[in-house]
Amino acid sequence: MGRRKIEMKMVKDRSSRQVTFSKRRTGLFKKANELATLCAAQVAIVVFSPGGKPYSFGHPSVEAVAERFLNQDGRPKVSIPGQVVDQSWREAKVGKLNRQLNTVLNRLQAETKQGEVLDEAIRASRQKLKHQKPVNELNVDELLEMRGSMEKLREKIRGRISEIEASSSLLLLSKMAVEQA
Amino acid sequence: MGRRKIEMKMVKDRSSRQVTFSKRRTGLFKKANELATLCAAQVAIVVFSPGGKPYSFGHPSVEAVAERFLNQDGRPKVSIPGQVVDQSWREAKVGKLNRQLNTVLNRLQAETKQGEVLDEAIRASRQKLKHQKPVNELNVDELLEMRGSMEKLREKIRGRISEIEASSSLLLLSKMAVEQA
DNA sequence: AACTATTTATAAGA
DNA sequence: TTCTTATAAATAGTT
Repeated sequence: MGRRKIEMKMVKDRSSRQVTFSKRRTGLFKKANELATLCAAQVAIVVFSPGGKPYSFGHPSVEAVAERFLNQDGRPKVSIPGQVVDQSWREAKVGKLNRQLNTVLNRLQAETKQGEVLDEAIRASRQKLKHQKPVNELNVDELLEMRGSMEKLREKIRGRISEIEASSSLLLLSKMAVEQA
Repeated sequence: MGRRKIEMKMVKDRSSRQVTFSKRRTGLFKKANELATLCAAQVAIVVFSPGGKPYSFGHPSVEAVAERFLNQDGRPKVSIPGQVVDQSWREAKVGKLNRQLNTVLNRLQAETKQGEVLDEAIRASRQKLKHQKPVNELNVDELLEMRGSMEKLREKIRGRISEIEASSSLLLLSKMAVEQA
């Protein structure tokens, strides 16, 4: 949609490809936002650039869309002998759910290891601080700097955790969505 | 982009909104496909229609992109004292983790109750069967029908259980998060 | 579902 | 990267 029509094949030139990606990612997210706004729809998108950088869009947020799935608001109910229970709104595929569960469990295990690495990093960091001057001998600037370092580390850890949660939600969400289709 | 410009607000008429959703979802997925093709990018989209139906697009697949997002292959690394850890590429928001945790806890509680309801349904179902003819007096059609009912019920329960376990996994992730933070 | 008058997205160029 | 602009593509209203 521009000066001329282009072939729908991968853009060969790396630089042009990056430019095209930037422009079209912007356009895609704009369209997604319009869809959400006009139709009161919930939308979650994750994109990896050719360079491997992740970008995401969520309305109201990737997490919120995932939570909606978990809450299963829209599921119809049906009665079975003596009770009313949720009607499964998708066909169950044999073994698929187990594979899903395994994926999540594997993921959990992997992430746990990463958590341990982070813990190690924190401990190492604290050890290092211990061997420095006692706190009461530090001047104000040094204290502020130390506090800043600690806060940065905590921020990193928090960010990492948010990612884990958001992406786990996304994974579950997308798998369930696919099965419904 | 049509006969006239429209306001970027929710379309009031339910029917029109559904039509707009269909057209624009198609357009969004097409754009996503073009982005993936032209730029060798990976894309995953999940959308809930105003009616609550989920739709998804993935290149190469939603699962693949979600997995990559989880693994964060492309994330830059940065070293801190004695270790190398992942660098967070986005800002963490204070309090978010606790809100997330609460959500998951509430969800888990709800799911547990639903599980109990299912148990009740199963028990009721079994009771009912007991009071019917002995199995050896049922004809082939009746046996097949009964088997079908049982299998459907088991499928429902399996799906339910996987959801509960998945929720539990999220719960664990959330707990890890808060404890580390 | 199809049809178009328009609006919007964007390829190329600066 | 950001802007401009000619043109391709998407789509709102209509049938």
